[in-house]
Amino acid sequence: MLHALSDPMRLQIVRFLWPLEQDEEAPCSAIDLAITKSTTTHHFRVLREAGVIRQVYRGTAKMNALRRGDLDALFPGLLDAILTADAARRGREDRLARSPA
Amino acid sequence: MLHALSDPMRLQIVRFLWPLEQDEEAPCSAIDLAITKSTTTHHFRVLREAGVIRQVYRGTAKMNALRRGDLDALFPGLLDAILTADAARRGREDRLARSPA
DNA sequence: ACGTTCATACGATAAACGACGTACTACGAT
DNA sequence: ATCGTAGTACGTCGTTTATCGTATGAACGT
Repeated sequence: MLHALSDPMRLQIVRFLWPLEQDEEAPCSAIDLAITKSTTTHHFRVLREAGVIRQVYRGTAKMNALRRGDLDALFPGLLDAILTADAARRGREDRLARSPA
Repeated sequence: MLHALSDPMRLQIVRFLWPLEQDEEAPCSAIDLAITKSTTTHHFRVLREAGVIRQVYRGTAKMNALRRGDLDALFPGLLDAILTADAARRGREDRLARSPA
């Protein structure tokens, strides 16, 4: 589980899925990752097998959603802490990259 | 950082260091890990390079301590959430292993 | 029926990782 | 001076991992 979230790409996926409302879903293709489709499939599979997301076929597309409830039951506060920390970290890096005077 | 904590051995080290008071320290050898000394060194190095622990030589022994302050500043609540979740997970597994009637 | 789109499956490959053993250094005790 | 102890450095080995390309399958639109 921690391993599943310790990859930048996967964390980006989770970050993308995070603001969705309960039972709201997004197809895999909604996220623009700098990797090929097959690698994307791989990461989604890792997340699914770690219990982080659930995937359902809706006609032609495969919809994804975070398993917020289950995650908060098993790992209370974890996902929240990780995403908060990641947002802060990226904030720092952005500030660094812009090299303020 | 997440990667550093996503290994069972390293998590065990952090779990061991966790209950220590501020500025209390423990030598590497205080933890009984089911791995050789060289592998132990490797894991301690990963933790140190990830900023999770700090290591100081005290005479002949190398003392270790969690960098609680820095970690809570950079990743508020993360370590807490991880250790809580891990404790719960291990609790579940123990209960499963004992196979209650 | 045909092509398009979305996602998976199946290699292949290069890098990273965990684990080991051995050799080495630094310190303290005898 | 010698030995033991604690930890590191380095090389190796097998496994896992992230990435890719290509081929495949399922559903929709024309």
